[in-house]
Amino acid sequence: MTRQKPKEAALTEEDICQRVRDSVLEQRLAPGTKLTEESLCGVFGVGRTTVRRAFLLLSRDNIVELQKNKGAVIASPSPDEAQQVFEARHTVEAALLARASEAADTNDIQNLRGHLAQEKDALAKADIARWIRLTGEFHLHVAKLAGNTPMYHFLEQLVFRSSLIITLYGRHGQPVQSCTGDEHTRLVDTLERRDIVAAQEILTHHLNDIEATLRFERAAGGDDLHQIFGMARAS
Amino acid sequence: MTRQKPKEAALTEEDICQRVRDSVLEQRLAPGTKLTEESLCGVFGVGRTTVRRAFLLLSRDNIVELQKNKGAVIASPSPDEAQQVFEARHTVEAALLARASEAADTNDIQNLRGHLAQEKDALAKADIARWIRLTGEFHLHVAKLAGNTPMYHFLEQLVFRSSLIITLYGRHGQPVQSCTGDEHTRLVDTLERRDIVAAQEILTHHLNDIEATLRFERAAGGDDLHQIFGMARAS
DNA sequence: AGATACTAAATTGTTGACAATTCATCGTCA
DNA sequence: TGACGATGAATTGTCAACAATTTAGTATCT
Repeated sequence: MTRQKPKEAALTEEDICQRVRDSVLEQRLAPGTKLTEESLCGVFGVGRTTVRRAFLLLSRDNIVELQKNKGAVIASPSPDEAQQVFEARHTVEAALLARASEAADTNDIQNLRGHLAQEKDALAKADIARWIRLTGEFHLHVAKLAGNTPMYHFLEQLVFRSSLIITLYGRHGQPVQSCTGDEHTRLVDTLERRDIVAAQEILTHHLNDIEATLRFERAAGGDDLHQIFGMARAS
Repeated sequence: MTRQKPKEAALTEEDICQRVRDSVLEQRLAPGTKLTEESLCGVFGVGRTTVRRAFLLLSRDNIVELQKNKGAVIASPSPDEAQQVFEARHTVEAALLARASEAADTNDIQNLRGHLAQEKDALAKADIARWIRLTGEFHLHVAKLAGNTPMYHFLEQLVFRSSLIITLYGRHGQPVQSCTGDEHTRLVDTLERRDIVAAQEILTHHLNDIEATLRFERAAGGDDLHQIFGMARAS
């Protein structure tokens, strides 16, 4: 798509973080993926310094895990961490939602409906990667209306981690997020009516739905390839 | 105090962040203070690389502001940001408090009472810097009991920023935080009784008290030394 | 005096070489 | 075959020199 031309302005570490985050949100970067400095230097056409800074920032947001002398790996949240992330989302997102429903004007609602249309379009075209990203971004769009920057950034982190969690523990047969019932549309409706209680109820239900699709049984650390492929162990 | 010996194990960027954060919490580092790389290299006995990484992490937490080619400055939250920080504290800390009151066992309560004793001791000895730090850390101790790491770290950020805000906008005549009425003690009491509602009420009141001592009238950006010192401008 | 332009010092940003560590491959031996 | 160990390649960590930018100081002119 957007090909990298050699003589463009150099990408900053924020740009690289953004790219990585987007890839996580689209579930094109799976937990456990090793990110070497050299490969990212090549891909983005930047020096090692920049990549290194990006790694440091991403590790701060728990998107990559940074081990001394071992490099960067896309984080693999444990079941325990997953539970905590969703608990945090419940509280923070509920508060943001309350604020958003107070603050949202006609224009904001219209933008949200535009976003919903994009979601439907992506789903219709079976562009699953884009749809996954859009459903994640929907929550952030709503949150931004609340006008609380610290909480917004915090939720951002949580949404990215949620994406990792869903990739890890979501059942792949299911709709990747349970958003198919179009809870998003109903949420926008309640926002338009400024019905805070209903909005928070939908949100709680929505998040619980997502959590309900998770299955934590699989071995937490180190995939067992024999089990995954259903192969008996060579004795 | 703790003098730096030349042949000790090198400090990591996290150590430096911690030192800076502590200084902010003790209000020994005022907003607007310029931090040069060289000076911190000298103070901590580390290379420029490490200091640089620390700056990047601190800027991520909004403790320092990092301007291209201009270096690092202790952040000066605007009145608007201050309001958002306290709003975020209200929601996050209330949720953590609810969790903490469910989870706290006898041992936890005892540790908190120990902390209260330290606070009183520092106040009695007029060790204001230590007292300020302890009152800030109290909130974090309580929050840690909730067992939600993401929210805990988020609150940590908010507490540090609160310290900057109080330094900037707090009236210096007043008790630096309004914690003199010993709302902390009452909070521990309610935790022991697992009285979530009362605990949250005290918290809300406590945070409102702190906010109430803030005065945002002063010129937001760039101290006007003429005004501060009450000097007429030389015409 | 005040404003402007220029020079020098100080500070930050970047790059590349080198050191340290880890990882992979291969060989040896029981 | 499997375990152990050593060698070499690959990757990460560190440092110092160099480049770019900002800041401070000085001189000059109106």
